Amino acid sequence: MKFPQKNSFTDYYICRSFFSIMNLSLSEEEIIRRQALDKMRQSGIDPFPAALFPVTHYAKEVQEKYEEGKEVVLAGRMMNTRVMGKATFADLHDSSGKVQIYLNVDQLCPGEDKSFYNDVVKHLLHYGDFVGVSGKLFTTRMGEISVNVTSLKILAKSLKPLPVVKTDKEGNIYDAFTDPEGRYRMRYVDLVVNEKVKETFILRTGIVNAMRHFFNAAGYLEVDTPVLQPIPGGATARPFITHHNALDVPMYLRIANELYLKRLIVGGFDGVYEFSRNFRNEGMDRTHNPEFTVLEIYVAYKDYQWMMDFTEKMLEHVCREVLGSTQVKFGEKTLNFQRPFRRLSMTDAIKEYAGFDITGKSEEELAAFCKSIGIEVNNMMGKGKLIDEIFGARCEGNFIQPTFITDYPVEMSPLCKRHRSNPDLTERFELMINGKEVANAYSELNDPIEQRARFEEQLQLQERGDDEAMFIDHDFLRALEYGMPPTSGMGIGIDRLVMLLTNNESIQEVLFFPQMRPEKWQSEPDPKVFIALGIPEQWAEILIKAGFPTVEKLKEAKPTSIHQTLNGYRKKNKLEMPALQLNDVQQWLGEA
RNA sequence: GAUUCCGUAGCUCAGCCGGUAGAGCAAUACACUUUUAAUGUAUGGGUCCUGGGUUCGAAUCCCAGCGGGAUCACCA
Repeated sequence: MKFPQKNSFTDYYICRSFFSIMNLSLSEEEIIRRQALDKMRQSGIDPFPAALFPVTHYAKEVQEKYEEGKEVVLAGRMMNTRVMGKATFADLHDSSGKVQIYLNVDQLCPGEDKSFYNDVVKHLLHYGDFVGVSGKLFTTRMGEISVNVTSLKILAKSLKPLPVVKTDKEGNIYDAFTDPEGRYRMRYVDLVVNEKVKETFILRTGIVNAMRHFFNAAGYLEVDTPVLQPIPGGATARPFITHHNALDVPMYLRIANELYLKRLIVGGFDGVYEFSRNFRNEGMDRTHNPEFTVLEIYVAYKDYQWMMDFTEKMLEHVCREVLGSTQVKFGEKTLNFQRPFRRLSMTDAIKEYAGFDITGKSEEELAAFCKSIGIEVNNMMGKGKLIDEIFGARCEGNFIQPTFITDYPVEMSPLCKRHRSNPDLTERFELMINGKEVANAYSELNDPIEQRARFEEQLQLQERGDDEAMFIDHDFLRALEYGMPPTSGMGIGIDRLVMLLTNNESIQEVLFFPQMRPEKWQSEPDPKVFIALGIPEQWAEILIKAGFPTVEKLKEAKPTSIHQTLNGYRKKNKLEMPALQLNDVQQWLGEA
C-alpha cells in the first residue's frame, strides 16, 4: 500500500511559511522544526493531512501475536530514530506500546527518485512526529520484532521537541522528565514520555469501573445530583461561591452530595450512588486538591453494620478485579485487602493507643487529658472535637492495615443516627488505611425532629466561632418529614483510594490536571510596535532580542543604556550593519 | 497560612569562597544497509526565574517578588 502525500492546499501554506518562523521567542530547535514543516509543504507533503488513516494493528498486538511476513498498518509517534546510511530504525509509539520500524531507502523509494528517504525521512522528520506506516512484520538479527516499512505517511508534525527519555536493556531510565511543575502543567508531555503515568490513570478508571459494576450488580442506581447548590450541605467545609445572573442569587459549588442522595431515598429508590466531584475552598497539599471525587452510596433498610460488610466486599472485589490480588504494595508496606478488616470502636481505639477511657467523661476532663498529652485546647472545642483530637494525635496513624473505627461521639456527626445502645455515640464508622481516613459511613439520621435539633446545635457551634459548622437545609428537613426509611450511607474518597492502590504518595499523581497557580503568559513581542515609532526594521528585531520586548520596557530605559546594549549586541553577533548613534535612539524616544 | 529547599541549553544536571557560562543526551552537518541508551567526526545553541542592591566586575553575595517541591497547620 502507498499513501498519497500530495495536497492541493499546499501552495496556500507555503506563502505563509515566512510568518511561521518569524516568531522571535522560538528556540533553535523549534525554528528547525518549522523550517522542516515548510520544506515538506514545498515538496508537496501536507504535514497535517485531513483524511483518516486506516490503522489495522496496534504495537502491542504486533508484539504479542507476531506472524512473520504479516501485512500491517500502524500509526503513532516516531521516537528515537537511528539513521544508518541507507537504512533507518525508529520506535513507533502508539496508545498500546511501541514497535520498531525499519525504513530502507530501496523499499521506501523503489524507483530512481530516492528523495523521500534522503530528504524527508532523514532530515524533515523529528522526534515525536506522528507517522503512519505499512509493511510486513519481520525479526531483525538482534531479535527485535519490526515492521519492514514499504510506505510512510506524515500524519502530524510536532513543532516542539519532547523531552528525550531513554531506557536501556536493564530498564534504567536516562534523563527522565521529572520536574513536578512541568509534569503537572503539561500532563500531555508527561503522558507521552513517562510510561508509568499512563498506567496509573488506566488503573484509576479500572477502579471506578469495578466499583460501578459492583454497585450495579447489587441493583443500585447511578444518579446525578446538582453540583451548583443554593446551600452547600452534607459536610463541614468552606465552599466556593459563585453567582447565578438570571436568578440573581449566590450559588455554591457542592462540598458533598449527601443531602441530595437522601432525598432520592425519600423518593423511593432503594439504593442510589454517585461519583461526585466535590469542591472545597481550602488548602492544597500532597493529599488535597480543591476539586476531588467522592463515591457516595445510600441503601434503604440497611444499617452501618451491613455497610461495613458491604464496603469490605466491595474493596476486596475492586482489588481482585483491577490488581488481581488483595495484597497491595504501598511504598515499603504491603496492604492487605482480604476481608474481614479489623473493627474497633473509637473508645477502644483511644484506650488502646492513648491509654485513656473516654467513657462518661465531661468536657473539662477531656480537655484536661488533651492538655496532658500536648494538644492545644480552646473553648470552641466541644466534647466531640476533643475526642477527635485525641484520636487524631494518638490513634489514627497506627492503622496501617484496613481498619474500621466505629461509634463516634454524637457532636461530631450531625447527620448520623444515635447509637442504638448509647445515646452519646453515633452509628458511624470510618475506614482507616495507611493511617488515613478513606471511607466514612453512617446509619443515617432519619428522624426529622432530631435532625432539626442537630442542625441547631451546629448553629450554636457557629456562635462559638466554628466557621465551618453546617447551614440548616430546610428543604432537606421537609423531605425527612415526609419519611425516609432506615438507610445506611457511605462515602469513599476516590482519589485517595486510587493513591493507595497505585502506590502514589501524592494526589497530584492520580489527577490528570491537578490544580496549579495559573501560568503567566508574556504576550508575543512584536517588532511592528517599534517600527511604528520610526525604528528601522533591523533594529526593531534586535531590540526584542536584546531584552526590550515592549515599548514600555524601552521607555523605562535610559537612551545611553539602550544605545550601548544594542551596539553591544551588534558587536557580539558580528552583524554587518552600521553602528547605532545615540542621536538615533533619542529620536526613537522622541527626545531629540 | 508558617517553615524550608529549589529555579542555569529542548531534557537531566554541574558550576556558587565573585573574574569571558559547562557536561551528557537532544539538535545541525558528514560517514555508515539489521541498529537498539547505535557509533564516529565536526558545529550551533543561554534574559543563568524577575526586579533592586553591594562591587571595577554578580549565575555566584544581600533584599524583595514570582513559580514549584517538601514538612507542618486545616481538611477528605
